[in-house]
Amino acid sequence: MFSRACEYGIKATIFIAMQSKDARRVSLKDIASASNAPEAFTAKILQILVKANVIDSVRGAAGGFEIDAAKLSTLKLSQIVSAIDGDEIYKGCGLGLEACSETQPCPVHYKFAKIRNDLRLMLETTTILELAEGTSKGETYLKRDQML
Amino acid sequence: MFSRACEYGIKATIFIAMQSKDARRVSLKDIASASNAPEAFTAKILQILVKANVIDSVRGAAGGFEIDAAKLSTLKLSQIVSAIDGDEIYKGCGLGLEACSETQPCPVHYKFAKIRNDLRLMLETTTILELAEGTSKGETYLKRDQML
DNA sequence: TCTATTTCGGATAGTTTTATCCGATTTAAA
DNA sequence: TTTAAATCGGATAAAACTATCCGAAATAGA
Ligand code: SF4
Ligand code: SF4
Repeated sequence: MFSRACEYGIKATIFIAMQSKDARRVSLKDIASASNAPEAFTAKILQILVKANVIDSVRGAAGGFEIDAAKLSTLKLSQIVSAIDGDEIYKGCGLGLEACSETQPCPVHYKFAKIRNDLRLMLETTTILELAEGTSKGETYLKRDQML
Repeated sequence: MFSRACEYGIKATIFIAMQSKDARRVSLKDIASASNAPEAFTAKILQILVKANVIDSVRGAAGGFEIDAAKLSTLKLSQIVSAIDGDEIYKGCGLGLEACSETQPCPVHYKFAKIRNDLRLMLETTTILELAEGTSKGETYLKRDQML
């Protein structure tokens, strides 16, 4: 559904959010380890998110990544997906016709439009903060436990 | 959402179905032209669908592709997607964790599960025949008109 | 000032996806 | 039997995606 880069980006952002809400800055190493993703690749994705103003970075010795409080309170899942995969997945369409129109819909339009809209709504209303809180509480997980 | 190969596969199958319900066999050339897809690539995808027993092929001079009546009456969109992209999209998952479990869900699980299930249901209940009929009636289109 | 730590950014490599080419095989019809 | 029209299948190329490596730049702290 999402690209691997986007999956890593979502996990990384949730982890940063978990720490940022307690005012802790985190390093690339910690992020990659917590989300079970390759370090160098994660670095590239973090750069995309920094440039998209989804997360903030601090260079140098005690540097790392964080999300400022104001941003964190409004940050939506859709912003991450948009920055990495673009909005094709939830705005573009089923058969990838050159252009979309209600007056010349493709065969799957009526079946697809509802799913796509539900997906868009979900991405645009789900906040990173609520995902981070669920994970902090131990209700959800960023990586699988070894015993399972 | 779907791979390009899958988009071509869906359009191709709908076109074959449109002709097959009037007992007309169609050639690769006609299929590629009707679905606005590259011919050689479409050929590869048609081979996948033949091997997956989604469509039938006849070699030689008056050969081409068709879908036999019995098959056409039960053919679902999910069979095409499964054959080309696999079922990851509607059975696999949001953050691509190593394994999925209700007892150790990932952060997006509760948000994502509903969408994924709606998508699965849609793909498994939508028939190629109904899509083909809509296109035959001129209600839906496989490619965009030039004037738009 | 020097050093260690860390992000930043360019180069590069491997893999998958998309796409093309062309010869082999099959078959209907001349 | 020959020819023409098709699918079939292997080889290959181009593009996108995933991944790694390493040096440059910045910065806190000794
Ligand atoms: S017609 Fe509808 S389903 Fe088809 S490509 Fe356009 S928006 Fe998507
Ligand atoms: S926990 Fe749910 S959303 Fe997450 S990967 Fe598993 S099935 Fe998908």
